[in-house]
Amino acid sequence: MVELLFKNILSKGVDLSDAEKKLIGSKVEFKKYKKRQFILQQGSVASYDVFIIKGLARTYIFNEKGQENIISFNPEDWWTGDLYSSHFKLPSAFNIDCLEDTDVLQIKTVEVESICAAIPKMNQYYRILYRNSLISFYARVQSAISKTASERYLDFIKRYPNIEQRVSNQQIAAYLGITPQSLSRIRSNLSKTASL
Amino acid sequence: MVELLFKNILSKGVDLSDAEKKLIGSKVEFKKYKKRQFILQQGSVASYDVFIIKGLARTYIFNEKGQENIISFNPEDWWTGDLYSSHFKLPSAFNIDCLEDTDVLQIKTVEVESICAAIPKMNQYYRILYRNSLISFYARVQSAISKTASERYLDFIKRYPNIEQRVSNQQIAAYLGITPQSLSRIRSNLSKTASL
DNA sequence: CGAAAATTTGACATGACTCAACTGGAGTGG
DNA sequence: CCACTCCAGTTGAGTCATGTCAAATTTTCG
Repeated sequence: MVELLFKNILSKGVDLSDAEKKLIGSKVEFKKYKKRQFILQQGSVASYDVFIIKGLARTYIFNEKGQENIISFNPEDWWTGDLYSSHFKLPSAFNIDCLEDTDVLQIKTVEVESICAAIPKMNQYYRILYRNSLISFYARVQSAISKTASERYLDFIKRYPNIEQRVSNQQIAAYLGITPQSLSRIRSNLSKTASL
Repeated sequence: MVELLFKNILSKGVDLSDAEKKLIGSKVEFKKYKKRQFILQQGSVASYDVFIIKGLARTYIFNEKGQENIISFNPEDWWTGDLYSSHFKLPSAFNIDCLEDTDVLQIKTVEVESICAAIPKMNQYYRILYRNSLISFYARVQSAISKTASERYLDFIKRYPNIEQRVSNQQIAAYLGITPQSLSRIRSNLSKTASL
Protein backbone atom coordinates (compact mmCIF):
# COMPACT_ATOMS: atom_id res chain seq x y z
CA MET A 1 0.00 0.00 0.00
CA VAL A 2 2.36 2.64 1.28
CA GLU A 3 4.79 1.59 -1.42
CA LEU A 4 2.54 3.31 -3.97
CA LEU A 5 2.99 6.57 -2.13
CA PHE A 6 6.75 6.13 -1.93
CA LYS A 7 6.78 5.41 -5.63
CA ASN A 8 4.92 8.66 -6.27
CA ILE A 9 7.37 10.56 -4.06
CA LEU A 10 10.31 9.02 -5.90
CA SER A 11 8.75 9.98 -9.22
CA LYS A 12 9.07 13.62 -8.13
CA GLY A 13 12.80 13.11 -7.63
CA VAL A 14 12.74 12.65 -3.85
CA ASP A 15 14.63 9.55 -2.74
CA LEU A 16 13.75 8.49 0.79
CA SER A 17 15.90 6.45 3.14
CA ASP A 18 14.38 3.50 5.00
CA ALA A 19 14.26 5.51 8.19
CA GLU A 20 12.42 8.32 6.44
CA LYS A 21 9.97 5.88 4.89
CA LYS A 22 9.37 4.43 8.32
CA LEU A 23 8.60 7.88 9.73
CA ILE A 24 6.18 8.69 6.94
CA GLY A 25 4.64 5.23 7.10
CA SER A 26 3.90 5.75 10.78
CA LYS A 27 1.84 8.87 10.00
CA VAL A 28 -0.23 7.35 7.24
CA GLU A 29 -3.68 5.84 7.72
CA PHE A 30 -5.23 3.41 5.27
CA LYS A 31 -8.93 3.82 4.63
CA LYS A 32 -11.55 2.34 2.30
CA TYR A 33 -14.46 4.32 0.92
CA LYS A 34 -17.52 2.97 -0.85
CA LYS A 35 -18.92 4.49 -3.99
CA ARG A 36 -20.93 7.63 -3.13
CA GLN A 37 -19.26 7.97 0.26
CA PHE A 38 -17.85 11.37 1.20
CA ILE A 39 -14.18 12.00 1.86
CA LEU A 40 -14.92 15.62 2.72
CA GLN A 41 -18.20 17.45 3.16
CA GLN A 42 -18.88 21.10 2.58
CA GLY A 43 -18.94 23.03 5.85
CA SER A 44 -16.53 20.78 7.71
CA VAL A 45 -12.89 21.58 8.25
CA ALA A 46 -10.52 19.41 6.23
CA SER A 47 -7.91 17.85 8.47
CA TYR A 48 -6.38 15.32 6.10
CA ASP A 49 -4.37 15.24 2.92
CA VAL A 50 -5.63 12.21 1.02
CA PHE A 51 -3.63 10.12 -1.45
CA ILE A 52 -5.75 7.88 -3.64
CA ILE A 53 -4.29 4.47 -4.34
CA LYS A 54 -7.28 2.88 -6.09
CA GLY A 55 -10.60 4.18 -7.38
CA LEU A 56 -11.88 7.60 -8.34
CA ALA A 57 -13.18 10.61 -6.45
CA ARG A 58 -14.35 14.02 -7.51
CA THR A 59 -13.98 17.43 -5.91
CA TYR A 60 -16.99 19.63 -6.46
CA ILE A 61 -18.81 22.65 -5.20
CA PHE A 62 -22.39 23.84 -5.36
CA ASN A 63 -22.62 27.17 -7.13
CA GLU A 64 -25.13 29.93 -6.35
CA LYS A 65 -27.67 28.32 -8.66
CA GLY A 66 -27.42 25.04 -6.75
CA GLN A 67 -25.64 23.21 -9.54
CA GLU A 68 -22.61 21.00 -9.00
CA ASN A 69 -19.35 22.23 -10.48
CA ILE A 70 -16.62 19.64 -10.56
CA ILE A 71 -13.25 21.24 -9.85
CA SER A 72 -11.28 18.07 -10.45
CA PHE A 73 -11.47 14.33 -10.84
CA ASN A 74 -9.13 12.54 -8.47
CA PRO A 75 -8.02 9.09 -9.68
CA GLU A 76 -5.42 6.69 -8.31
CA ASP A 77 -1.92 8.10 -7.77
CA TRP A 78 -3.30 11.59 -7.05
CA TRP A 79 -3.75 13.66 -3.94
CA THR A 80 -7.04 15.19 -2.99
CA GLY A 81 -8.26 17.37 -0.15
CA ASP A 82 -8.86 21.07 0.41
CA LEU A 83 -5.60 22.95 0.82
CA TYR A 84 -7.41 26.10 1.79
CA SER A 85 -9.57 24.57 4.47
CA SER A 86 -6.86 22.43 5.99
CA HIS A 87 -4.36 25.27 6.02
CA PHE A 88 -6.56 27.97 7.47
CA LYS A 89 -8.70 25.61 9.56
CA LEU A 90 -11.80 27.09 8.02
CA PRO A 91 -14.92 25.26 6.82
CA SER A 92 -14.51 23.87 3.34
CA ALA A 93 -16.63 24.93 0.39
CA PHE A 94 -15.81 21.64 -1.31
CA ASN A 95 -17.40 18.26 -1.36
CA ILE A 96 -15.22 15.30 -2.20
CA ASP A 97 -17.01 12.03 -2.81
CA CYS A 98 -16.23 8.74 -4.49
CA LEU A 99 -17.44 7.79 -7.94
CA GLU A 100 -16.06 4.28 -7.43
CA ASP A 101 -15.07 2.20 -4.43
CA THR A 102 -11.86 3.92 -3.42
CA ASP A 103 -8.84 3.07 -1.26
CA VAL A 104 -6.80 5.90 0.17
CA LEU A 105 -3.86 6.74 2.38
CA GLN A 106 -4.51 9.77 4.49
CA ILE A 107 -2.19 11.98 6.48
CA LYS A 108 -3.28 14.61 8.96
CA THR A 109 -2.37 18.01 7.58
CA VAL A 110 -0.52 18.88 10.80
CA GLU A 111 1.56 15.75 10.29
CA VAL A 112 2.47 16.94 6.82
CA GLU A 113 4.05 19.95 8.47
CA SER A 114 5.89 17.77 10.96
CA ILE A 115 7.09 15.47 8.15
CA CYS A 116 8.38 18.47 6.21
CA ALA A 117 10.13 19.73 9.31
CA ALA A 118 11.73 16.35 9.99
CA ILE A 119 12.55 15.55 6.35
CA PRO A 120 13.30 18.85 4.63
CA LYS A 121 13.44 17.33 1.17
CA MET A 122 9.74 16.54 1.51
CA ASN A 123 9.20 20.26 1.00
CA GLN A 124 10.71 19.70 -2.39
CA TYR A 125 8.18 16.94 -3.06
CA TYR A 126 5.29 19.25 -2.24
CA ARG A 127 6.86 22.10 -4.14
CA ILE A 128 6.96 19.94 -7.27
CA LEU A 129 3.52 18.48 -6.68
CA TYR A 130 1.96 21.91 -6.33
CA ARG A 131 3.91 23.28 -9.24
CA ASN A 132 2.60 20.52 -11.49
CA SER A 133 -0.95 21.18 -10.34
CA LEU A 134 -0.50 24.86 -11.01
CA ILE A 135 0.70 24.17 -14.53
CA SER A 136 -2.42 22.17 -15.29
CA PHE A 137 -4.68 24.80 -13.73
CA TYR A 138 -3.17 27.45 -16.01
CA ALA A 139 -4.27 25.35 -18.96
CA ARG A 140 -7.71 24.78 -17.49
CA VAL A 141 -8.30 28.47 -16.88
CA GLN A 142 -7.21 29.34 -20.37
CA SER A 143 -9.46 26.65 -21.77
CA ALA A 144 -12.39 27.79 -19.64
CA ILE A 145 -12.18 31.46 -20.59
CA SER A 146 -11.37 31.12 -24.26
CA LYS A 147 -13.00 28.03 -25.72
CA THR A 148 -16.48 26.91 -26.65
CA ALA A 149 -18.08 24.05 -24.74
CA SER A 150 -17.43 21.76 -27.68
CA GLU A 151 -13.72 22.57 -27.75
CA ARG A 152 -13.47 22.10 -24.01
CA TYR A 153 -15.11 18.70 -24.33
CA LEU A 154 -12.56 17.67 -26.95
CA ASP A 155 -9.76 18.94 -24.69
CA PHE A 156 -11.17 16.86 -21.87
CA ILE A 157 -11.44 13.56 -23.70
CA LYS A 158 -7.99 14.06 -25.17
CA ARG A 159 -6.40 14.91 -21.84
CA TYR A 160 -8.24 12.45 -19.60
CA PRO A 161 -9.25 9.54 -21.86
CA ASN A 162 -9.10 7.13 -18.93
CA ILE A 163 -11.43 9.25 -16.83
CA GLU A 164 -13.88 9.88 -19.65
CA GLN A 165 -14.43 6.10 -19.79
CA ARG A 166 -15.23 5.89 -16.10
CA VAL A 167 -17.68 8.70 -15.45
CA SER A 168 -21.18 9.55 -16.63
CA ASN A 169 -21.93 12.36 -19.03
CA GLN A 170 -23.54 14.26 -16.17
CA GLN A 171 -20.20 14.30 -14.39
CA ILE A 172 -18.37 15.45 -17.50
CA ALA A 173 -20.92 18.23 -18.00
CA ALA A 174 -20.41 19.37 -14.40
CA TYR A 175 -16.67 19.42 -15.01
CA LEU A 176 -17.01 21.46 -18.20
CA GLY A 177 -19.49 23.85 -16.63
CA ILE A 178 -22.35 23.06 -19.01
CA THR A 179 -25.68 21.29 -18.70
CA PRO A 180 -26.03 17.57 -19.48
CA GLN A 181 -28.42 18.54 -22.29
CA SER A 182 -25.80 20.72 -23.93
CA LEU A 183 -23.23 17.97 -23.65
CA SER A 184 -25.63 15.53 -25.26
CA ARG A 185 -26.12 17.89 -28.19
CA ILE A 186 -22.39 18.51 -28.50
CA ARG A 187 -21.73 14.78 -28.64
CA SER A 188 -24.38 14.22 -31.26
CA ASN A 189 -23.00 17.07 -33.40
CA LEU A 190 -19.48 15.72 -33.14
CA SER A 191 -20.50 12.23 -34.15
CA LYS A 192 -22.43 13.64 -37.11
CA THR A 193 -19.51 15.70 -38.41
CA ALA A 194 -17.04 12.91 -37.68
CA SER A 195 -18.95 10.46 -39.84
CA LEU A 196 -19.03 12.68 -42.93
CA MET B 1 15.53 46.38 -3.19
CA VAL B 2 16.33 42.85 -2.12
CA GLU B 3 14.80 43.66 1.24
CA LEU B 4 11.38 43.56 -0.39
CA LEU B 5 12.01 39.97 -1.43
CA PHE B 6 13.22 39.01 2.04
CA LYS B 7 10.12 40.61 3.47
CA ASN B 8 7.99 38.48 1.17
CA ILE B 9 9.90 35.35 2.20
CA LEU B 10 9.46 36.20 5.86
CA SER B 11 5.74 36.72 5.29
CA LYS B 12 5.55 33.03 4.28
CA GLY B 13 7.05 32.05 7.61
CA VAL B 14 10.63 31.55 6.44
CA ASP B 15 13.15 33.42 8.59
CA LEU B 16 16.53 33.80 6.89
CA SER B 17 19.89 34.32 8.59
CA ASP B 18 22.22 37.03 7.33
CA ALA B 19 24.40 34.43 5.63
CA GLU B 20 21.40 32.99 3.84
CA LYS B 21 20.26 36.43 2.76
CA LYS B 22 23.73 37.06 1.45
CA LEU B 23 23.65 33.86 -0.60
CA ILE B 24 20.26 34.66 -2.10
CA GLY B 25 21.25 38.27 -2.68
CA SER B 26 24.23 37.11 -4.69
CA LYS B 27 21.97 35.20 -7.10
CA VAL B 28 19.49 37.98 -7.67
CA GLU B 29 19.64 40.41 -10.58
CA PHE B 30 17.89 43.75 -10.55
CA LYS B 31 16.30 44.84 -13.80
CA LYS B 32 14.07 47.65 -15.02
CA TYR B 33 11.44 47.22 -17.71
CA LYS B 34 9.60 49.94 -19.54
CA LYS B 35 5.87 49.84 -20.15
CA ARG B 36 5.08 47.49 -23.05
CA GLN B 37 8.45 45.75 -22.77
CA PHE B 38 8.43 41.95 -22.69
CA ILE B 39 9.68 39.96 -19.72
CA LEU B 40 9.02 36.74 -21.62
CA GLN B 41 7.98 36.12 -25.21
CA GLN B 42 6.03 33.21 -26.58
CA GLY B 43 8.33 30.66 -28.20
CA SER B 44 11.36 31.39 -26.08
CA VAL B 45 12.44 29.28 -23.13
CA ALA B 46 11.92 30.92 -19.76
CA SER B 47 15.12 30.85 -17.74
CA TYR B 48 14.23 33.21 -14.91
CA ASP B 49 11.85 33.40 -12.01
CA VAL B 50 10.88 37.05 -11.74
CA PHE B 51 9.85 38.87 -8.58
CA ILE B 52 8.13 42.18 -9.19
CA ILE B 53 9.03 44.94 -6.76
CA LYS B 54 7.31 47.84 -8.49
CA GLY B 55 4.90 48.13 -11.40
CA LEU B 56 2.54 45.73 -13.09
CA ALA B 57 2.88 42.97 -15.67
CA ARG B 58 0.43 40.59 -17.26
CA THR B 59 0.77 36.97 -18.34
CA TYR B 60 -1.22 36.17 -21.44
CA ILE B 61 -1.57 33.79 -24.30
CA PHE B 62 -2.98 34.01 -27.79
CA ASN B 63 -5.82 31.56 -28.29
CA GLU B 64 -6.69 29.77 -31.54
CA LYS B 65 -8.82 32.72 -32.63
CA GLY B 66 -5.87 35.06 -32.21
CA GLN B 67 -7.33 36.80 -29.16
CA GLU B 68 -5.34 37.58 -26.03
CA ASN B 69 -6.34 35.70 -22.89
CA ILE B 70 -4.85 37.09 -19.72
CA ILE B 71 -3.96 34.30 -17.32
CA SER B 72 -2.93 36.62 -14.51
CA PHE B 73 -2.01 40.15 -13.60
CA ASN B 74 1.32 40.36 -11.81
CA PRO B 75 1.69 43.40 -9.54
CA GLU B 76 4.39 44.30 -7.04
CA ASP B 77 5.21 41.71 -4.38
CA TRP B 78 4.32 38.85 -6.77
CA TRP B 79 6.31 36.35 -8.75
CA THR B 80 5.87 35.86 -12.45
CA GLY B 81 7.40 33.59 -15.08
CA ASP B 82 6.47 30.34 -16.75
CA LEU B 83 6.93 27.41 -14.40
CA TYR B 84 6.30 24.95 -17.17
CA SER B 85 8.78 26.39 -19.64
CA SER B 86 11.53 27.01 -17.15
CA HIS B 87 11.14 23.58 -15.60
CA PHE B 88 11.00 21.52 -18.79
CA LYS B 89 13.22 23.87 -20.81
CA LEU B 90 10.59 24.00 -23.50
CA PRO B 91 9.38 27.03 -25.45
CA SER B 92 6.79 29.00 -23.57
CA ALA B 93 3.24 29.54 -24.78
CA PHE B 94 3.02 32.65 -22.62
CA ASN B 95 3.79 36.26 -23.17
CA ILE B 96 4.59 38.39 -20.17
CA ASP B 97 4.77 42.10 -20.72
CA CYS B 98 4.58 45.20 -18.62
CA LEU B 99 1.49 47.37 -18.32
CA GLU B 100 3.51 49.95 -16.36
CA ASP B 101 7.20 50.71 -15.94
CA THR B 102 8.28 47.79 -13.80
CA ASP B 103 11.25 46.97 -11.57
CA VAL B 104 12.03 43.34 -10.91
CA LEU B 105 14.44 41.02 -9.19
CA GLN B 106 15.13 37.97 -11.26
CA ILE B 107 16.74 34.67 -10.39
CA LYS B 108 17.81 32.04 -12.88
CA THR B 109 15.60 29.01 -12.46
CA VAL B 110 18.63 26.77 -12.05
CA GLU B 111 19.77 29.01 -9.20
CA VAL B 112 16.42 28.52 -7.52
CA GLU B 113 17.25 24.84 -7.38
CA SER B 114 20.70 25.55 -5.97
CA ILE B 115 19.25 27.92 -3.39
CA CYS B 116 16.74 25.26 -2.32
CA ALA B 117 19.55 22.73 -2.09
CA ALA B 118 21.71 25.06 0.02
CA ILE B 119 18.87 26.43 2.17
CA PRO B 120 16.33 23.62 2.59
CA LYS B 121 13.75 25.84 4.25
CA MET B 122 13.45 27.73 0.98
CA ASN B 123 11.57 24.69 -0.31
CA GLN B 124 9.02 25.54 2.32
CA TYR B 125 8.79 29.07 0.96
CA TYR B 126 8.08 27.77 -2.52
CA ARG B 127 5.70 25.13 -1.22
CA ILE B 128 3.63 27.83 0.46
CA LEU B 129 3.88 30.18 -2.48
CA TYR B 130 2.61 27.56 -4.88
CA ARG B 131 -0.05 26.37 -2.51
CA ASN B 132 -1.43 29.89 -2.23
CA SER B 133 -1.46 30.24 -6.01
CA LEU B 134 -3.26 26.93 -6.31
CA ILE B 135 -5.91 28.02 -3.86
CA SER B 136 -6.65 31.11 -5.92
CA PHE B 137 -6.72 29.13 -9.16
CA TYR B 138 -9.36 26.80 -7.69
CA ALA B 139 -11.55 29.84 -7.17
CA ARG B 140 -10.82 31.16 -10.64
CA VAL B 141 -11.71 27.86 -12.31
CA GLN B 142 -14.94 27.63 -10.41
CA SER B 143 -15.77 31.20 -11.26
CA ALA B 144 -14.92 30.64 -14.93
CA ILE B 145 -17.04 27.53 -15.35
CA SER B 146 -20.05 28.51 -13.30
CA LYS B 147 -20.66 32.24 -13.45
CA THR B 148 -21.96 34.73 -15.95
CA ALA B 149 -19.63 37.37 -17.33
CA SER B 150 -21.30 39.96 -15.15
CA GLU B 151 -20.74 37.92 -11.98
CA ARG B 152 -17.13 37.29 -12.94
CA TYR B 153 -16.61 41.01 -13.42
CA LEU B 154 -17.98 41.70 -9.97
CA ASP B 155 -15.72 39.00 -8.53
CA PHE B 156 -12.78 40.63 -10.22
CA ILE B 157 -13.33 44.17 -9.01
CA LYS B 158 -13.99 42.89 -5.52
CA ARG B 159 -10.90 40.72 -5.43
CA TYR B 160 -8.46 42.99 -7.23
CA PRO B 161 -9.74 46.55 -6.64
CA ASN B 162 -6.20 47.92 -6.88
CA ILE B 163 -5.62 46.27 -10.25
CA GLU B 164 -8.98 47.30 -11.67
CA GLN B 165 -7.90 50.92 -11.16
CA ARG B 166 -4.68 50.43 -13.08
CA VAL B 167 -5.65 48.56 -16.24
CA SER B 168 -7.84 49.29 -19.25
CA ASN B 169 -11.21 47.66 -19.81
CA GLN B 170 -9.68 45.76 -22.70
CA GLN B 171 -7.29 44.10 -20.28
CA ILE B 172 -10.07 43.25 -17.88
CA ALA B 173 -12.11 41.78 -20.72
CA ALA B 174 -9.14 39.64 -21.79
CA TYR B 175 -8.83 38.44 -18.20
CA LEU B 176 -12.52 37.58 -17.94
CA GLY B 177 -12.58 35.90 -21.35
CA ILE B 178 -15.15 38.24 -22.90
CA THR B 179 -15.06 40.93 -25.59
CA PRO B 180 -14.46 44.58 -24.68
CA GLN B 181 -17.92 45.31 -26.13
CA SER B 182 -19.56 42.89 -23.74
CA LEU B 183 -17.68 44.35 -20.81
CA SER B 184 -18.82 47.81 -21.81
CA ARG B 185 -22.44 46.65 -21.84
CA ILE B 186 -22.04 44.86 -18.52
CA ARG B 187 -20.64 48.00 -16.93
CA SER B 188 -23.42 50.14 -18.27
CA ASN B 189 -26.06 47.71 -17.02
CA LEU B 190 -24.50 47.57 -13.58
CA SER B 191 -24.38 51.33 -13.25
CA LYS B 192 -28.02 51.53 -14.33
CA THR B 193 -29.23 48.98 -11.78
CA ALA B 194 -26.94 50.40 -9.07
CA SER B 195 -28.46 53.84 -9.41
CA LEU B 196 -32.06 52.67 -8.97
C1' DC C 1 -3.65 69.93 -32.64
C1' DG C 2 -4.16 65.54 -34.92
C1' DA C 3 -3.62 60.50 -35.25
C1' DA C 4 -4.31 56.36 -33.06
C1' DA C 5 -6.40 53.73 -29.60
C1' DA C 6 -10.13 52.82 -26.39
C1' DT C 7 -14.81 52.82 -25.44
C1' DT C 8 -19.61 52.86 -26.48
C1' DT C 9 -23.66 51.75 -29.08
C1' DG C 10 -26.70 49.41 -32.55
C1' DA C 11 -28.29 45.44 -35.27
C1' DC C 12 -28.13 40.87 -35.82
C1' DA C 13 -26.32 35.94 -35.25
C1' DT C 14 -25.33 32.11 -32.41
C1' DG C 15 -24.16 29.18 -28.47
C1' DA C 16 -25.83 27.57 -24.41
C1' DC C 17 -29.71 27.47 -21.03
C1' DT C 18 -34.42 26.26 -19.39
C1' DC C 19 -38.37 23.63 -19.33
C1' DA C 20 -40.68 19.80 -20.85
C1' DA C 21 -41.47 15.48 -22.99
C1' DC C 22 -39.76 11.23 -24.49
C1' DT C 23 -36.62 6.94 -24.81
C1' DG C 24 -34.14 3.21 -23.16
C1' DG C 25 -31.69 0.50 -19.85
C1' DA C 26 -30.86 -1.13 -14.86
C1' DG C 27 -32.54 -2.69 -10.94
C1' DT C 28 -36.56 -4.45 -7.98
C1' DG C 29 -40.42 -7.02 -6.42
C1' DG C 30 -44.21 -9.93 -7.46
C1' DC D 1 -40.28 -13.71 -16.47
C1' DC D 2 -43.00 -9.58 -16.46
C1' DA D 3 -44.50 -5.07 -14.76
C1' DC D 4 -42.78 -1.13 -12.50
C1' DT D 5 -39.87 2.54 -11.21
C1' DC D 6 -35.88 5.25 -11.52
C1' DC D 7 -32.31 7.50 -13.69
C1' DA D 8 -29.33 8.83 -17.55
C1' DG D 9 -29.55 10.40 -21.81
C1' DT D 10 -31.85 12.56 -25.89
C1' DT D 11 -34.64 15.81 -28.34
C1' DG D 12 -37.65 19.96 -29.26
C1' DA D 13 -39.12 24.84 -28.64
C1' DG D 14 -38.35 29.11 -26.96
C1' DT D 15 -35.23 32.46 -24.41
C1' DC D 16 -31.23 34.89 -23.00
C1' DA D 17 -26.35 35.99 -22.80
C1' DT D 18 -22.60 36.90 -25.40
C1' DG D 19 -20.28 37.29 -29.85
C1' DT D 20 -19.63 39.60 -34.44
C1' DC D 21 -19.47 43.35 -37.43
C1' DA D 22 -19.83 48.11 -38.11
C1' DA D 23 -20.06 52.85 -36.92
C1' DA D 24 -19.93 56.75 -33.74
C1' DT D 25 -17.74 58.92 -29.92
C1' DT D 26 -14.29 59.84 -26.50
C1' DT D 27 -9.74 59.60 -24.68
C1' DT D 28 -4.83 59.35 -24.92
C1' DC D 29 -0.60 60.85 -26.21
C1' DG D 30 3.07 62.24 -29.38
